[in-house]
Amino acid sequence: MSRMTIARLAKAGGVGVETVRYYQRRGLLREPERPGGGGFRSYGEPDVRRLRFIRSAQGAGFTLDEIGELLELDAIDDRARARELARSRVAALDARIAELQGARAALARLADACAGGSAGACPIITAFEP
Amino acid sequence: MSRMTIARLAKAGGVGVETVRYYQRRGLLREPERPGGGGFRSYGEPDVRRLRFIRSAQGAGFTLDEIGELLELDAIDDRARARELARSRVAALDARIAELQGARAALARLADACAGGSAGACPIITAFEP
DNA sequence: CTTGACTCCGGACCATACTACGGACCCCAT
DNA sequence: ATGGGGTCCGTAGTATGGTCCGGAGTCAAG
Repeated sequence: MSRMTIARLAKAGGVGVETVRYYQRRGLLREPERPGGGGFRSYGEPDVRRLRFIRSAQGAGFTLDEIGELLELDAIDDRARARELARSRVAALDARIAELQGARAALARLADACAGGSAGACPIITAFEP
Repeated sequence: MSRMTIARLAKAGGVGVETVRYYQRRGLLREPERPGGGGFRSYGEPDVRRLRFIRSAQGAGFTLDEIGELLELDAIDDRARARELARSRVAALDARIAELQGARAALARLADACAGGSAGACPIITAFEP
């Protein structure tokens, strides 16, 4: 088996032990069995997958509350709501990606402008102006 | 002149009055004159530009502390540091944009999968798995 | 059966970025 | 000159997502 302690789970998910406990308190991770009654938590592969999902979803801009909803939707197979959430986040992501691309362009221009010796402009404050 | 009160500045920058005061406390916006000694703050166009810069830079993922540094760099014309900051943020933005694009793709796939009636998979938890 | 690393827990604390409060004060139009 | 809306201030509270604490308990190796 690949039963593991909290530290191994945390490591597998790229988070700290306290974060796992925190997610448990938030209800994002289930309370795992404790073989030997009352001992240490024991996790398996599904817990790793779930934890990794949480991190990915965070990367996608979901809040922990939203992620909690996603996990519930997954459990009860509410396809309509799942689709709705996914779609609205795709829209939000498109907007955010566009914003970041604009910022990237502005910063690349700025880095370029500030590259020359000390001649010419290196106008940080106006860098983002259209 | 286009002298304005705090509420007008806030509106021009798309923030609340309290936020302007907060930025002032953080040292991101200068303390404006108060005509008539001790009266109300009076702002001008440069303040609007500065405030808008702060919001744009936030959108680019800079923290308020980093934005404070940028504003200082602008004032003292430290081109080397400015370039360095801009470049490292471009790299960070590239990484973030790639992450968001990956998430976007995953969510689009998911929305699609959850679209069919109740047949087939709508696997939220595995949605982000490679 | 001792040691040492790991785990337990609740609650306090942190960082970031606001946002709200409330009583006093100011300014301008009527 | 008076009324009402905007502004003043410091301080406290909110939301999010952790992070740390300290003393006690547990597990596995030697």
